[in-house]
Amino acid sequence: MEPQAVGGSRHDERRFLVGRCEATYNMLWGTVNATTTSCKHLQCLGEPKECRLAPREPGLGGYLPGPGRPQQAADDRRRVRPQETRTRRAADRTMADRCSPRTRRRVASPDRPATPKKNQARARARRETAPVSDDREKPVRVRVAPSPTGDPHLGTAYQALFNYAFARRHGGQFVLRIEDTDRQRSSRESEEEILAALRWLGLAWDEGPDQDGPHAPYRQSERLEIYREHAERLLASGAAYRDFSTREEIARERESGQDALDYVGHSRRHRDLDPEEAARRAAAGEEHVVRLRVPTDGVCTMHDVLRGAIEREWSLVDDQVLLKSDGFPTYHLANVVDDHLMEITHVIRGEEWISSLPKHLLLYEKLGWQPPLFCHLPLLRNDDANRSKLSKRRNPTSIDYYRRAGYLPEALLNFLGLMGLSRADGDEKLSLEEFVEGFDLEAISLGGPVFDQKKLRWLNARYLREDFDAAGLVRLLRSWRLDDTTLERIAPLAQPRLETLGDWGELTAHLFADLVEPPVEELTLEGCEPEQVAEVLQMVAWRVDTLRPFVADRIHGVLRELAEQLGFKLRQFTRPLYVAISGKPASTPLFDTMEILGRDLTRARLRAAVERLGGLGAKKLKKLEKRYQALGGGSGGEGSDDDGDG
RNA sequence: GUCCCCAUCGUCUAGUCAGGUCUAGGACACCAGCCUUUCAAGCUGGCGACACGGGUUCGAAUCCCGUUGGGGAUACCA
Repeated sequence: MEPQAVGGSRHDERRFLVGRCEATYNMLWGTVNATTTSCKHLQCLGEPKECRLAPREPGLGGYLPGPGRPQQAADDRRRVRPQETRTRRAADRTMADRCSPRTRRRVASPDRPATPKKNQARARARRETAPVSDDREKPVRVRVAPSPTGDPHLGTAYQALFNYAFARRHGGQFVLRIEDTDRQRSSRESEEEILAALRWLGLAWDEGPDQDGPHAPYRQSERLEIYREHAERLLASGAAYRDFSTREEIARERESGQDALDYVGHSRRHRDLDPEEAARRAAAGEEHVVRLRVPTDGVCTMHDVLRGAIEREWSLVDDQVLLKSDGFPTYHLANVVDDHLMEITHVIRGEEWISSLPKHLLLYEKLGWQPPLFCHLPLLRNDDANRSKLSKRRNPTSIDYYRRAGYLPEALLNFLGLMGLSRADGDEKLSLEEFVEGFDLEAISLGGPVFDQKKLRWLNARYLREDFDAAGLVRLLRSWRLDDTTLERIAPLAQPRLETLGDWGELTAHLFADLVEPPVEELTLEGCEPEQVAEVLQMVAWRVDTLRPFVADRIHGVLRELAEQLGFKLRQFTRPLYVAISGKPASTPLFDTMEILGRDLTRARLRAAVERLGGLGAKKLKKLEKRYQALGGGSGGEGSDDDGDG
């Protein structure tokens, strides 16, 4: 278009006359903005409002749709779009056509930073806060801190991945710390499984329980003395106090539901006890906990890298227990002390921790330390109606499940990386290196992403197809589960049932499959309605879930016990299990099959069978869990559902 | 209940900070067609969203307020 002196080209006038001033502005805006501030927009036949965009004085260049901008750019784009097929590989694309129009603009105009920022929240963050940007010369140190209380959880992998990527991106260090301060629930087996799972994923840590470093030990149960000392310090300064209330007293208070308790969850009865008397009572061996003395008024302002300033009234924060009566610290004390001592610079953890941030901040303050930067990641969600946080009730959440079901670590990691951070206009298949390279902590989306199995399968399929030739695939299968050891375990189970070698395939298929499809009409238990069968299967799932080691004779023992408790003969009892596990009424021996499948696959199939039978609603499940726990068969149920990590 | 966080296709997301190029882009799923000895893969196309209501503005997915919805926390669990 040819630049023309103002008053407007005919083109412009025509638009004005039909009352489409906005459209005209749109067309003009790109060139106008640099030179104009505000003016009376006389030609407008619509409302004669103040118009900031049109040129003030006639004769200015504002009406000129300058050389090639921006209308033309838009036209170009429109023309181009149809040919820009969505499946062109990233490599075929230029930087410019790989990104969004907006980003393209950024790329084109070097005066703007090319990093897109997210969300109004982040806008607020910029405006309202000047978060702590502490000594930036310090090398980045981050950590993932799983608690070894169950299966290696996808959430742990997710946190680990983002911490890992951040550390690598900034040439920093990534620490693995085991938060085993829950004496009842923690186990060494679980810890080992978690390490193995993270190793399988390829997320190597620089320091950890198995990888000595300057801040060892990396297992909190081995640092008890450190926490005790810090608790003493807090006690001495009055930042903490001893509370001699019994659990029963607290429970009773809560039950009575006094208003004052609503906020803080317990009375602060011992808050003002004379410290010396308290110390005496403690010395005399009276059982007590140590609590943090939280201010009763004022506001705590916290900063989150993604959310900016967050405010919370101190009166709403409880006097957190720091040291339990068994002398173990709670998460809150341990994580603050360790993060400081281990020189963690950025705490990247799950959103579930936001509400305890005030306490953590207070601890840093009272200990006289500078807090790290906090970044709370959204929680992975279930694919159900209300998108609750990812739980194994609805989804397989164990990393081991995905491994045994035949997913590749690259695919799982890749997929996890897509949760919250995306390359929306590029190829979504990307390696860990590529992920790290493009990693931008501040660009994470805040909406809790649903863990979509279907998309994971698609990604996994691409890895399988694209990254292996025939020989490679064979090697992969061998290293997965078609190894001699596994086959030799299966052989004795199959042999008696084999009439020809040709039977092998069908006979053993269920030992390698992810899920099987048991016919509902075969999922029966003598004298039981389908719902009762579902209940039985659910209880077996719970029982199996905590069983370590997961071997045939242990499984046998545990199931026989459960059968007795429920008043069934083992023979009857196992019938729906066969069907649920193998998909058929007759198959390889149950307990051995379960052992070969492993805990995760076994559980997944039991759960799938429960769903096939119509499922159990939340209420029924709750009731059932009570009944189950009354059987006293060890912990289990959904209580051990989540595996938080800090 | 209370507090905190969040809000674009069914799902993952781009765009939001610095409002105009958004007729809202991509991917998964779904549907159809092509290719093909079947199926898958691949290719092409289709369906499909700015939660709602106010405000600011010439102009709002974008800024502000409110509502609604969802999540998290409310433990001597993490």
